Amino acid sequence: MPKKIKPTEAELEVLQVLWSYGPSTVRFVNEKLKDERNVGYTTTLKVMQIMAEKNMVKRNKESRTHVYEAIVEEKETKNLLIDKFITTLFNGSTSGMVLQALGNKKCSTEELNQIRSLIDRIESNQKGITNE
Amino acid sequence: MPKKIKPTEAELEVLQVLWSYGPSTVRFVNEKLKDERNVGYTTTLKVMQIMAEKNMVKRNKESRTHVYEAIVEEKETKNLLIDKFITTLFNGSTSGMVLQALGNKKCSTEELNQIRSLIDRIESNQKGITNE
DNA sequence: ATATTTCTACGAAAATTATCGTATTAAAAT
DNA sequence: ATTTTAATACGATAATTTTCGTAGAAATAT
Repeated sequence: MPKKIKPTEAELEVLQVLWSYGPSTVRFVNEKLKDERNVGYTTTLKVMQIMAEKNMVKRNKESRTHVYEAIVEEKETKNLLIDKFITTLFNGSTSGMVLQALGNKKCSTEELNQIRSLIDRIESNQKGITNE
Repeated sequence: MPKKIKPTEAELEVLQVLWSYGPSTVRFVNEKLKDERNVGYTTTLKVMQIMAEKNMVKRNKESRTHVYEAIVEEKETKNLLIDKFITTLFNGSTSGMVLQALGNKKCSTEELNQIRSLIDRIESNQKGITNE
């Protein structure tokens, strides 16, 4: 079994910044978080220190100003979270969730086409007609 | 603004049961939860009482054994949760989330077809060619 | 009738998260 | 060299969520 990833809300916010901007200082992350809500510097520091203990991030201590980098993989983590979401709310039915998501929010035609072609590809593969 | 819905994990589990099976007793809900994990009866009772205080459920006290019913709407609630999920994790991109969900978990061909036809319908409507 | 089971009410402990104040140290500015 | 600024460490508090024990009331079984 891999590691169990279960970031808290605050941790997820930090991860989002690290994933989007790459390795960052506490100061930088805190600034980004403050765009969204009010949060003190030491609060963010503490969260990130805890994340380091949990091995969700690694930190480079070479300079006095530590630089943090996400260890947990963006894609993997999001997949786990999607999984959990689908399990909890849609009895494990991916299509159920997708149908509701698409019915709910609007996508551009281009986005819809992307999805459609992904479906095409998946179905082709299922028929054994790979197109790589 | 409507009401803000922010169920906790435990509350979501209860809602899932109420949505799936309709109005239920604490005993029944607790049994269902126990299929998944270990949880005491009074724990479930307490959660549901709190949900009643929060007006997430209403309870019928006519018989000694109270019957609880979800007030918050399944579809609406799930939409809100999906929204939040997409906002937090996918920068608001529904298609981004859908692509990852589909790429990740497997769906039956039938499910994929359902999704495809929903996409077709959406696109038709966007072009003004409704097909009702 | 009495005992047993099965409820709810209630409160409080336990566990988890989030937040921040203070001390200390290092760097930078004056 | 001194002051000011900026960083980490650490611990403590606050806030939220989860869990459950116990008491008492109502229903059921003996």
